[in-house]
Amino acid sequence: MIEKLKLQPDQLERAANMLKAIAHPMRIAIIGFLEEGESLSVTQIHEKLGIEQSTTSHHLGILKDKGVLVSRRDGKKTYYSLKHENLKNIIDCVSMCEAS
Amino acid sequence: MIEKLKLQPDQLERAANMLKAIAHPMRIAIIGFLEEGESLSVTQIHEKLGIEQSTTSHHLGILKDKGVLVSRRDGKKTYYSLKHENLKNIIDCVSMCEAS
DNA sequence: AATAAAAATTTAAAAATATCAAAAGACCTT
DNA sequence: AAGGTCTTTTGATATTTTTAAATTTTTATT
Repeated sequence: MIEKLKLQPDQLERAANMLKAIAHPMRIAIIGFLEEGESLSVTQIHEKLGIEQSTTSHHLGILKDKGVLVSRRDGKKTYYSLKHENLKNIIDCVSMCEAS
Repeated sequence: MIEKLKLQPDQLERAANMLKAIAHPMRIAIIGFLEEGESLSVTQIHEKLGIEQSTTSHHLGILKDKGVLVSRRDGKKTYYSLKHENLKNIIDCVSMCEAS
């Protein structure tokens, strides 16, 4: 039995910020690319999305800043991956709901 | 074994729109109020949130328009409720993730 | 040190959102 | 049909977000 917890104003704010980070077509696509612990470089994502490198980096920065992704630098490249696997469930859940 | 489906551009767009609708502190709070098929009137929600009635109506309109809520008019009042129960999971999921 | 590759930042302009206050609509009761 | 209550819409303003281009930073290689 899980006790229903009322969210505090600052929790609402943070939850909204994380969702806002995800709520963008390109950023949803990015999350879709990052399967099971897989990580991709900025250039790889930029090419998959077909948008400017700087725009891609900007989107990745937002996702990282809001706790959706983590990054790891390896030489010249920066690899991004999901911080929480279950965030993919959000996409699936929304896809499911919007279909009906 | 579930086949991984790539989201089409228009699906990405709709998913983003639904998430964008949810991604606002007040609107997350609204979803939090609407337990298990429960429905609340605009005035009730407006009083719980402590924001302008017209602003409340505006937020509810966005949530309805994007398929998060449904409404039912009963006399002078309009009652709003969740369209999909599992949308609450999104909030729980995000709350969980942001905590770590 | 100079070059090259990859990523991040800055800048500027356009587009989208949020908010309150006021006006308009819808619905009941008398 | 008049008045009152509840809701939606509209108008105006302020803020935020998105995007591409240009610049800068970081790292490796020559």
